[in-house]
Amino acid sequence: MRISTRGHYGLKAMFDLAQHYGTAPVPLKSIAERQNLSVQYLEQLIAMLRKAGLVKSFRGAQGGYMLADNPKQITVGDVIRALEGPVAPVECVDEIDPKECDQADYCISRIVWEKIRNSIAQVMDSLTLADLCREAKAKENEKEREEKEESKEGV
Amino acid sequence: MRISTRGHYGLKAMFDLAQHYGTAPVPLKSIAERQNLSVQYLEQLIAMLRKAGLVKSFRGAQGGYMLADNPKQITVGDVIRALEGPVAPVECVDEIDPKECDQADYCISRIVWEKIRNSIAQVMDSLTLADLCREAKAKENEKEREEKEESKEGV
DNA sequence: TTAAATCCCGAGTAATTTACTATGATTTCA
DNA sequence: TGAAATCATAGTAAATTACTCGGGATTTAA
Repeated sequence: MRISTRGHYGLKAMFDLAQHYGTAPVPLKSIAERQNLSVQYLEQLIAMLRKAGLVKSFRGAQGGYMLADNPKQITVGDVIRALEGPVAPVECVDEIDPKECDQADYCISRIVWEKIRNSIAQVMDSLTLADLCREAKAKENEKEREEKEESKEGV
Repeated sequence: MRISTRGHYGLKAMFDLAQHYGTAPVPLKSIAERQNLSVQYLEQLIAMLRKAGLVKSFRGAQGGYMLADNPKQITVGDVIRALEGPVAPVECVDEIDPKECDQADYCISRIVWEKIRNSIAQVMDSLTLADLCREAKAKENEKEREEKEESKEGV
């Protein structure tokens, strides 16, 4: 029950792009450095995201990538699905193309997989990249406050 | 983002055992036939369930397996975890043994994986085998009613 | 006009995991 | 004793994962 590194690293990259939304194109090299990933592998992942229409690319010097849309409009679900395919804990409850199963009528485990699928989708689809940026900022502020407290107390 | 056949088939087997709870031990062969699975593969899965304390075994002729506890007391989560290990969409948010990650402080994607993990766990842990048996019965009744309607209408 | 920066594309590959099968031993009941 | 079971271990083909490698195409800046 794992997400592969594709989804894992890909989401990091998209979060990075979201934090640079509205600026010049961001080259992969800088994303790779900040997120501690290999450029060559990232190239593959971002190609998938581009084909899914989630990022725009600009070639040549000063080129790079940017989100194709406002971070508020892009959900975690969009990103994960582009990289990992449709949500489907087992193939017979695939979101897009459920595999025909001769036991579908009376298979009870199916109910379980459907519930799991729906709960995963619900989380992914209700979280946008903008939400993540907000969380990141909140975390940062908290950290700063803590540091101030510490220096006050002379720890 | 898949559950392997271990969890998939294993849950079917446990559901089968739940439907026979309170009767004589059920041999693997009969489970395999009803659920359309290979006996030899099932042997491996049920061994894991036995080691996890979820089923009891009886060797020799007239032997077989039975649930170690009332179906009301065994959750889908118990079964899946016994077969697939702890819920962990990525290793850094493993339920039991999260892998140390030097970015843990500021890694935002982590928040996403935690939410997904929790929602999966919530579904799994709130569904018992008894719930599945009840759903199976409801489905069966519904089918019977439909069939009666059909014969009335002479379709 | 050339060099540098960047994206783009396809192939290759080692390691791991999955989903089994195969074999044979042991236990128990009738 | 013999049939019906569980129990244990090993083997394995296929698929997937997580990459790396090499080179080409495009754009910009000097």
